Amino acid sequence: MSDEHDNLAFLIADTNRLIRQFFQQRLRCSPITLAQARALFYVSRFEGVKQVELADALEIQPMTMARLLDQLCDLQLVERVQDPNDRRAYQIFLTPAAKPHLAEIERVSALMREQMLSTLGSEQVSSFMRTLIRLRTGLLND
Amino acid sequence: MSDEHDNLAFLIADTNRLIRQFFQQRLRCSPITLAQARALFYVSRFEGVKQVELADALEIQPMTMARLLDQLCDLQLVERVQDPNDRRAYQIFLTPAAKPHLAEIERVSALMREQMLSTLGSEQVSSFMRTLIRLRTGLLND
DNA sequence: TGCATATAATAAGCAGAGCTTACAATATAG
DNA sequence: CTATATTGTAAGCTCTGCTTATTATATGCA
Repeated sequence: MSDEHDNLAFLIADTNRLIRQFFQQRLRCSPITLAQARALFYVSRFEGVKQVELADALEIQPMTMARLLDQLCDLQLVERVQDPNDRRAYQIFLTPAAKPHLAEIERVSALMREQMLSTLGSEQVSSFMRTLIRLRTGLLND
Repeated sequence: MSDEHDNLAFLIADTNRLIRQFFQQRLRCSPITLAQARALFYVSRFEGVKQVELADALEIQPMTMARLLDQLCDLQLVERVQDPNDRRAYQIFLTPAAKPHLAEIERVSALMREQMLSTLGSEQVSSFMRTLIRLRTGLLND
């Protein structure tokens, strides 16, 4: 069992799966997935930007972002507005309906953080996050 | 961009995606996925156990494990042998062909570890892993 | 012994997250 | 004005994992 723990990749993959499960269980009221939540979260922080820019920020392909936005549009949490300066592009905005969902996401995030980090000191947590970011950066320059 | 870093869940999901990409790129010679590698890795450590036990060890559903073993059987890296004590069950064994693949997995793991952790001290790494395991445990008791 | 219940594996089918390739419409540089 | 680049999308694939039956076998119990 704890043999796995030699292997960082497996451990992260595993944790990721548990996070997704956790997230989906708590959020069954609002039918949003982790990836959608992440996209929505970014939209709320960069409202009005183009899809390409969003995709870039999330480091996913434009097509993947287009699909996520399709879903968020279907749920009427997000609007595509023609960019007045570029008729190819859309600007992405939140709808009023998005607010409670964002709050819900925040709530579940906090819950999860609580459940994961409750036994850790805040110093430990921030050190952990910093290390994780460095790992991630190491993988990015591929 | 760095706004995401407030959110541990998103950060881990993201890192996971990068790990999977890394893994698949380096391993294109042998057509094995991360999940298959993980299963194979476990089989090598618990050779002869039943599928249910493997599923349990990896904390995935028996059906998910059955599929993974189907794939590994197709690749002839693993064999299902009738359990002499229980005619419902199979015991899982490596084939001789598995060895080089396991070595390859080891190689790529080491490569990834190197690339992710090169800038970190070993003390930092083990502290990181310990914290990660605690997070994961926190999520497990759901 | 015989039956009810539990367990091992699997069939079938779905969902989530992401990718690639190809293409239309529009911008922009030369 | 033409060539090139960019925005968004259609179509379809992969990978990882799940749920809900079903079949075959074990096993506890009466």
